[in-house]
Amino acid sequence: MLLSNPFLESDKTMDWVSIEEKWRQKWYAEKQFESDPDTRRKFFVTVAYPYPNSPQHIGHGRTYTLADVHARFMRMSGYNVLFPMGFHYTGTPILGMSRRVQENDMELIEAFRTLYKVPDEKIREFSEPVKIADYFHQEIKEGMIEMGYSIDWRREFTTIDPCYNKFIEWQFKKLKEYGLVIQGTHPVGWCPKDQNPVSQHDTLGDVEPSFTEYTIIKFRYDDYILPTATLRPETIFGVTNLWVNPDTNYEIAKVDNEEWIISSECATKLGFLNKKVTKTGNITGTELVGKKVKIPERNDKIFILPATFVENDNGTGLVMSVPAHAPFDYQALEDLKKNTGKYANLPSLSEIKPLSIIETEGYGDIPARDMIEKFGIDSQDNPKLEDATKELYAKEFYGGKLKQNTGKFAQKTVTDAKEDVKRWVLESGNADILYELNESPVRCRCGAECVVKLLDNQWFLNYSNPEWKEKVHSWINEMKILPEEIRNEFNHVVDWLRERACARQHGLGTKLPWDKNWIIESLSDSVIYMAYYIIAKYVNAGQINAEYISDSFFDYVFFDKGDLKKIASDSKITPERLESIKKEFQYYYPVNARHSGRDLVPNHLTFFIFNHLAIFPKKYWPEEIVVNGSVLMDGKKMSKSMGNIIPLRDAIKIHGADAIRLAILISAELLQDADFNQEAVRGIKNKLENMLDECTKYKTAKHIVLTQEDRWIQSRLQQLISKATSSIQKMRLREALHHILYEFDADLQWYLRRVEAKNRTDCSGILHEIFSARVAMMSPFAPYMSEEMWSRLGNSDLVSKSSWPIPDEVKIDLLSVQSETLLNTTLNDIKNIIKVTKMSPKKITIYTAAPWKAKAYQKILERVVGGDINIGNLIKLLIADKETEEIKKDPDFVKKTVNDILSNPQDERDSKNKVGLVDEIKVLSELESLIKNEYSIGLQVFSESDQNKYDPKNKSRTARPYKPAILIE
RNA sequence: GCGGGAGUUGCCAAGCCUGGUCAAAGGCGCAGGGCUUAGGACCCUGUCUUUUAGGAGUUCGUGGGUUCAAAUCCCACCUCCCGCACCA
Repeated sequence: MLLSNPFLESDKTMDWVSIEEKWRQKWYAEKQFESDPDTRRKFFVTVAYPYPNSPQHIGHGRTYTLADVHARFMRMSGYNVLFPMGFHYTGTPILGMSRRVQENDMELIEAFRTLYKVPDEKIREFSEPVKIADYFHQEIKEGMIEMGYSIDWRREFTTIDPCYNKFIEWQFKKLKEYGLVIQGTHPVGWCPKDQNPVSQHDTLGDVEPSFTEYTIIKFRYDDYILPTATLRPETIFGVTNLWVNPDTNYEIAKVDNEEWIISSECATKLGFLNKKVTKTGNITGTELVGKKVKIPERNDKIFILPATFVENDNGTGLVMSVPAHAPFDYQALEDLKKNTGKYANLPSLSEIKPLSIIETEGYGDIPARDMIEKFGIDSQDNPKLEDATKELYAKEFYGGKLKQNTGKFAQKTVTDAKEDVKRWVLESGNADILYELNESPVRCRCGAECVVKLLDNQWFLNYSNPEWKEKVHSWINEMKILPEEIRNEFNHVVDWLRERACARQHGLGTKLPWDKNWIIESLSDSVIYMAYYIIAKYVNAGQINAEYISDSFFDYVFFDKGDLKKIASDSKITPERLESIKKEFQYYYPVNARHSGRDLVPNHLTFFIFNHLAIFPKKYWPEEIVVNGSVLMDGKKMSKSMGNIIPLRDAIKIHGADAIRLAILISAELLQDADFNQEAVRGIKNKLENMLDECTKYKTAKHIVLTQEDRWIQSRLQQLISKATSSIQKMRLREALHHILYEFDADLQWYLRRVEAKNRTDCSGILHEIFSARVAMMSPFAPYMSEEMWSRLGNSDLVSKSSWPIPDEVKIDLLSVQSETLLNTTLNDIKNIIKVTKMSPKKITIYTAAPWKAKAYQKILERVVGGDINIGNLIKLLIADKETEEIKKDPDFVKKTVNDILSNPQDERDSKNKVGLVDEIKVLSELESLIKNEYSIGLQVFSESDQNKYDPKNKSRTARPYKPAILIE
């Protein structure tokens, strides 16, 4: 499968892998990425640590690569950068995988063997969950090293390290102390046989045991309650009848203190939802038909009617009928009206009419009927009814409003009313809650059918706490968030976030300190761990023993609270070391930038802010979040089933890390999805190889007297540096790469063309300077190749240790820039004329504008820059001046010149105004070599005012400054 | 519905933030040429219309507006994509 992917077909031209290996060894030999506090300013950048249940693929590389570029850039800019990495062992999927290995699940084992290339002896160890995590941990780590990520590996940890457990316990005790951890009920998928919650990996066929909350509405018949389960409690106002299945034998059961009539399946389900259910009798559906029940909250009684679409295993086995808004109900009513013969005690049906209670744009009074017609449905057994229901439900849910006949809920949107009505009916005791598995039956691996169980001692993080929310909102508005659009999204998430279950009953992780039956859930133990990187370094060095660590240790390090001597002696750390741990924390915290994928905005990243704000003082709150989109493969989403997942390390082996880094970075700006394809990688490799060749050519040289084109290319280089720098600062890495890699090429080409035409051999030094800056700027992006280029340029040190180039104002020569622009545009004009006339030129003559025109140009320019573009005014002004009075002969000149000027961008106008006119005759003489080189013909340059000029066609009079007249023969 | 993104010349895609160097980068495709026994690969040239003088015309989802100047800013509208939950 993988081999057929064209991406994995190598078009090997040079040995990237060994070049990369060489530089990697140098970096590690120099301990380049190890960061300890010093006198420099620090920069702490982090990325969400990986969950090691499989090797990483190219898509995973994006966030890490972005962060690494950020880290490398800041390092070159003079910061003491800390970029650490940990591994998130916490969670349930690995547990499920290991159980499948124990059960000898060949599908999974084959995947390990062929897809992930895990050796057989390792797979055998996978029956132990931690071994899976350990294996992929190493695998991922190797990949990160190969990718050239500048990570300080001394700070590595896993979330099941004993000291990390202590840290998480400390975190949760703090949260509890602040009243942010609360207890309540929570439904879970559950295996009745194992007496355990089930996750996707515990079920046969890996079915996610997802479920939906239904509202039970209690209809009353005498002392009995006939409950119906609905997703749409707000439609209680539109109920016209109840449905029973005539063929069902219902149970009469005592549910807590009430007598319910329900299907036996429902009785079972209720038992798991903490209800006391005792069966007391039976009653058939047919017996119920024709009876009248009271609708809760409405002064009304309705009939019970028969319908075959009602299923025993769905809900309660009874259904409330809302024919105006539920296609099933509408159709069942129609069916019944057509065929009443079967049932004895059926009431008159003519009075039962759909009761419309929701208004939705684009739908009539009875939307259910609209849908029936639209889908061409003729009976309640028609499978299209499902689709019709789904569509109408979505439309009404998002776009519907309740009508006047819904009492105090009138005018509310369905979205709001749904919750409000539910709460209202619940409060009056006329409702209850039922959970229903979405894809039943879900079978546990033990074979038993799963149910939904209500756990009543579940722990939650109370993200609905209003003060907490408010605090988070205001910090989000102060934080730096890239890209800016995401800020809104964060605020939105904060608003709709509610209590979140923060512990589970199995999986790897830390136990809840006050209730050891629970394991802290993986999204909750990964919110403030960046602080732990400080401690991990000391743990790894054997300087901290988790056994002796207690809460006071963390209080001391993070809050500077407590007695140094006592805590030091309790935790068996020397006071000096404890002090330096604390100082180190104070040095590196807060997190300066957190990089992450977009999918983590609604959960991890928001929790990250929430928890930091809850636990740490303001000075330690995170400063910046950078969010990126995902990676596509040839324009398509990567997925196992498509077979288009490329393991990162395979790709590195074939293309080298740099090509992959660049391909990921160059194809999209932050928020967009990056498209990865063979074409792009090939292009990049070509580009890098060409650049590498160039770097071998140029050597440092003694300074020469700079010519105009030298000063020009140097000016352009300074502009490149400013542009690239500002792009990176905004994390617009694609833009930066475009500047560095591609846009500058046009300039370089022009320079080489000029140099070549003049047969110059003395510009190696200039080119060396240019390439050095360029390579330095490339090094955060393509660190390996940049080192190689750097060394070929004759440097003995590492480019990754060099400084980020700073634009040198002195080297910006605006006059040269103007001059070269003049040359370039004139040359283009010549080319154009030759193209249009299709002539083969023998001789070219160029005429520059007369001095009075130059004067006039400058005056006009000055006025235009000042904002005056009134032609009449300008002409008057020019005539008034003796130097420019000749304008009378050619009044059109003013208009043309104004247009010329206006069609320049603002900064070019300014710079022309600033430096004054270039000496056009002198500059244009430079064309001679270019023309000779390209057309092998001669060139003459005259001024329009030259008495002795050669001008057989009287072209010279059309000359304007920056727009010389041209004669081609 | 809410939140976010997008609509560019045959296709993919840059440009939009910061209006002018924009008939609009780059790639693919296509046409011509070179190379080759041939094909592929590679290299060069061209690729909106018109034009034997550097020009003119019409284009960037639609319709308005602002401006000397709009793919770019503002307003309205149309169409498409993603998310809307306890799942890491």
